[in-house]
Amino acid sequence: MSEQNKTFYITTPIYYPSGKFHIGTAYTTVASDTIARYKRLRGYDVRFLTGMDEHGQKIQEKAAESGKHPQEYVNEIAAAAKKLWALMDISYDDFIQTTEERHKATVEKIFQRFLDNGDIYKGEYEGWYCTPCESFFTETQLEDGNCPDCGRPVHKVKEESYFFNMKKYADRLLAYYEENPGFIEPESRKNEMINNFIKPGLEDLSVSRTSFDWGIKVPSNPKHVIYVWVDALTNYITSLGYLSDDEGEFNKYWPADVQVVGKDIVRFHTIYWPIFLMALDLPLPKKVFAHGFIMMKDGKMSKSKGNVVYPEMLIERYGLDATRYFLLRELPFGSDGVFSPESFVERTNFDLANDLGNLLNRTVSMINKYFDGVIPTENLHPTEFDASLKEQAESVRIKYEESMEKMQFSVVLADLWTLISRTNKYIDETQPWVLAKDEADKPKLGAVMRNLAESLHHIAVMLQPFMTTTSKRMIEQLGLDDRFLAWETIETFGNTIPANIKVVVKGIPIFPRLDSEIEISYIRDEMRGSVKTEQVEQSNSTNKVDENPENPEISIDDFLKVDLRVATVIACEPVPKADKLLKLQVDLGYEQRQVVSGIAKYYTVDELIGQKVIVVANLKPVKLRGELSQGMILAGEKDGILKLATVDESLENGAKVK
RNA sequence: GGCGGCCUAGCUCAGCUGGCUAGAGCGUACGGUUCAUACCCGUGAGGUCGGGGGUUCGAUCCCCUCGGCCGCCA
Repeated sequence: MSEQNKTFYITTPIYYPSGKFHIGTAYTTVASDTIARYKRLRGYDVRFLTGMDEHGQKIQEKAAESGKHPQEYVNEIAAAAKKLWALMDISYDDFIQTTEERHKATVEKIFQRFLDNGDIYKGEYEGWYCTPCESFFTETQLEDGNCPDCGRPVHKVKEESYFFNMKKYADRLLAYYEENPGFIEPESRKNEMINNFIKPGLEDLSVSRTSFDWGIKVPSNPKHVIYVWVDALTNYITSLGYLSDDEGEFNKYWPADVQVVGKDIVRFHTIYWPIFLMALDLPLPKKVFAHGFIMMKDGKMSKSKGNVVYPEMLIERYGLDATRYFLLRELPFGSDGVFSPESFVERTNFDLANDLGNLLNRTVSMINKYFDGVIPTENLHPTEFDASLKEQAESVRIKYEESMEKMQFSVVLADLWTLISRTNKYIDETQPWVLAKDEADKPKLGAVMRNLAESLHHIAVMLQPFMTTTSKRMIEQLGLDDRFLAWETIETFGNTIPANIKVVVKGIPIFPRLDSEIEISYIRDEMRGSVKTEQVEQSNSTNKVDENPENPEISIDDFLKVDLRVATVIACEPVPKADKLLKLQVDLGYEQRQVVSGIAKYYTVDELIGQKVIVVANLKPVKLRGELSQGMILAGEKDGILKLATVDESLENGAKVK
């Protein structure tokens, strides 16, 4: 394939700044990022766009509530979004905010062009307004003449409005669907669009409002604000400088290769957006891909259910790559998938720690043990095992390319893991520890080691788009450098690693195995919005789901519910069969208690005895590994190492911490 | 109510245009191994492929029907 200099333009939706981003938003962005990274790896000139949709009545109101100017409000949220994307290693090339001048200027021109060409006309918007819900409804949306959301009465409102004449383009749109079978994916979404909207006849779309003013004004009639979709959808071309002084990027990248959207906004991206483009006489995007949602066992994520997952929580505790891996492996792209603490911990343990991490670790260890760390270059006649491993590596690479084109991430990863399994099996078949006993078998042993390193090299390269740091860590442990992450280095199997490469002396496991019981409880607690700050947490807690969810953001009253006390550790011993747990007896001044804490890896028994610590004294007691834990000790984490929160020695046991 | 989709091992799911003894992961039973993060490897048990009917030499895959679940629309 000669793909040099080919461009690839991919976009996420622009997100609405209505609060903290949950895992779903992160999912859309991570999936898009994975495509972008893969295409770059394959030599494409990629442009990856994301951004924020910052106009509208709700934003105006929210800003007012917090006493801020809307611009200040949206800028703060945009900054938070950028921070999250940095944390998630999102490799976007442009981050557009619809309040930016470059966007506004072009939207004004686009709107004017629609007017000039007669695509937009002035009319009257008639609808029903529910004051408590602050929502507009059309006649047909009402239920028994009342608000479909709350059931309360609605009142009629009439407003002058501009309308976009959609009907005019319906036939052309259908023809485009016909001629471009891959335009809407999954295909079921296309059928929904055709059957529900296009066949029954498109309705003209109201594209302006006069009831609020946080938006882009219609240039020729400034009492009108350009309403959502013309403003929002066009970001995909305003970002490229369309109708600006410099249309270089626009000419280079448009039309987009893939526009990733959630299934809730398919209609806007596959009907209105293409029609706007047709009205501008521009080519349509090659593909709009609608992904599914991340569901929880009890349905959709919602704060009231207490089942919201925020990406930061997973990343901070389990690392970015484990989080990205879970999202891309567990959820079939295009369908809904389920998040559960159990599945997250299992994926991390089984796939990452046991299969992948351990494979790297055992390989590095053997190369050190048998060859002083130097990857051998023996080139014997391949055994049947060698041939089979090689064949698997090559067929996986081919399947990988195919599934990647279809954006079937979970399939790609499942296939990649068959190579990991095959490689683990290869070790079993070749029994290096037996070969090592006989000096005569040294060449055979060398060939085995080299094949293992080759296989891991292949895996590292293919993993890159998904797990941004794992590949690097693998390559480093193998003693290679970034040049070996190029796709071209795995086009053959068997001799991709040169001579005199020395692996690391002691490979640190790249994915530590998690204690499922503790971690499942931890995630559950986090989902319910337990009272913990970002840095201060410890892992023991109840694992029963109660019906008392709290909001992620807490008030001072909520905080005061937590009874934090100074205490001294008076006795300490390990918990049998749990290498992370210590059983502590603590003196709270007014009483003594037992607390089980997951700090065995960071503190010895002797270090702890006599330590002053901070204890959450009113935590519901729980049994961990059969041991009763009546509280929790506060500690902070840095780079995976836990440190106890310290207390001034002069504070007496039982003193309240606040 | 209209359109569309789904129902495959205990659990989560793969199975392209009908055709080898229906697959994977997890779980489970048993066994192997020690290089490794108590990891890894193998073997077995477990499915009348939602129920019924039809087309066909032959259907998990096509048609009809019934039941359950879901999506979009109204």
